Amino acid sequence: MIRDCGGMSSEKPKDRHHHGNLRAALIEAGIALLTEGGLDALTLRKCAARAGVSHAAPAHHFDGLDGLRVAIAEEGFDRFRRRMLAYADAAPQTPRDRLFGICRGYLAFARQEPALYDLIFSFRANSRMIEDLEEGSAPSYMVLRDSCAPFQPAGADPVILETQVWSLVHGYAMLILTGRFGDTSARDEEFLAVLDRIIAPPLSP
Amino acid sequence: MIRDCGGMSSEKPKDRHHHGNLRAALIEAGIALLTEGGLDALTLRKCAARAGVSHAAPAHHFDGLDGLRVAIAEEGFDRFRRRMLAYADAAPQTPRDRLFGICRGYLAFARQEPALYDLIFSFRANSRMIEDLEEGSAPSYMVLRDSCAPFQPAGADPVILETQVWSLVHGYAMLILTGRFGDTSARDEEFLAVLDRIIAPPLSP
DNA sequence: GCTCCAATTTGACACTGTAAACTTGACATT
DNA sequence: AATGTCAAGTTTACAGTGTCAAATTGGAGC
Repeated sequence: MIRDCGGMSSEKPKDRHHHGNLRAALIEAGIALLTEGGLDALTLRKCAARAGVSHAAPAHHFDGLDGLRVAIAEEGFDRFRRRMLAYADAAPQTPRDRLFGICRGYLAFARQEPALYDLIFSFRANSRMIEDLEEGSAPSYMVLRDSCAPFQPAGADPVILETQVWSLVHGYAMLILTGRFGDTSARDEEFLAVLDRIIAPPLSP
Repeated sequence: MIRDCGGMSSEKPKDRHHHGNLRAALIEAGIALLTEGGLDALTLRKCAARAGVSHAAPAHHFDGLDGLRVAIAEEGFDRFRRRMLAYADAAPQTPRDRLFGICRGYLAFARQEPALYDLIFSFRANSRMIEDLEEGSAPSYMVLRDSCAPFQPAGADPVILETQVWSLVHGYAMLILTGRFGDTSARDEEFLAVLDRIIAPPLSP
């Protein structure tokens, strides 16, 4: 039986008790399970089986199922962030185009990896997990924040505008996942047009 | 042992095989579990225990755990709808005030019953459950739709504005539940002020 | 009294997370 | 080379879960 270490280099099946990079392999297996079967399909035992180790092996790398979920969410946030940046960098570099690019990347990630998107936003306030995830999620939030910064009205609470933009896109993505409006992305641009209203400077008296 | 039927009328403990209104009692028990312990605490067996019946009893009233979740979500959507209407009716009856009232009720429900809010929006596209829930969720969506209707620009796709408002509030509620911005509701009015920009009529050329 | 029926229980099974004890290989020290 | 130590996985066991089939029960209708 060939032991797939999950890495790109083909290593020999060393021995029975040192996988080499089991932690990464388990995360990879977990993402695959997630992609194939949704949130409920993510299971410690199935992860272990897919990585070719015994069912209790993951306990030595993560703090239980919640720990595995947090670890996968860290990887998920990283992909999320990179997706947003990729879309932003592909757009002309006016602040407005950049903001729109970020939002398009946001929606693209939700559509292309819905289960992973579900996972990273499945942690609730005041849980131990969301504290553990703080470090992994902060960079993604920073990307959103930065793209809103050029439109902050002077003297206003900077959190407001940022929260408005963020809520809009987050809510749209969530509603897409519920299938409420048949998801075609055909209406995305019409929808995102409201961003121009949100970022418009305050009316001068 | 006194058998609590979950209803408001005190009925005698009839017998061991005819509960009387077990379905409603199970839903009630499920909501209690949800409130106390979040989504993961909702369990067929714990529901049965709390209703004072055997562990397999729920199977005869719901189609498995998913069926129970759908049934609870139906009740949840109903409470959700009534909460929005209560806030809307408490406001002065201009279309704008009504829209703001609906949105405040939306946020109030998410804050006051976070687990129930999580449950009703936990079903994903193309699942059997979301089809079963269609009938129960439609009235809530209709409430939102109606409150946006007065602001629809003539000739435009009516779905756009509605989706924008809805996404904004939905996203805000979701982000509140994740605890991203310490939830005080102090900033709600500042946040909701963006609604005036969204519903403003299109610029005349 | 009798049968029939629907509601509920009982018992069983597979799967899950978790914890404890055990095994194994790698490495450092001597 | 022998030894000890340690981290990585394994094995075993247990409680909780959803689900199914079969048995039980009490009431309704005759």
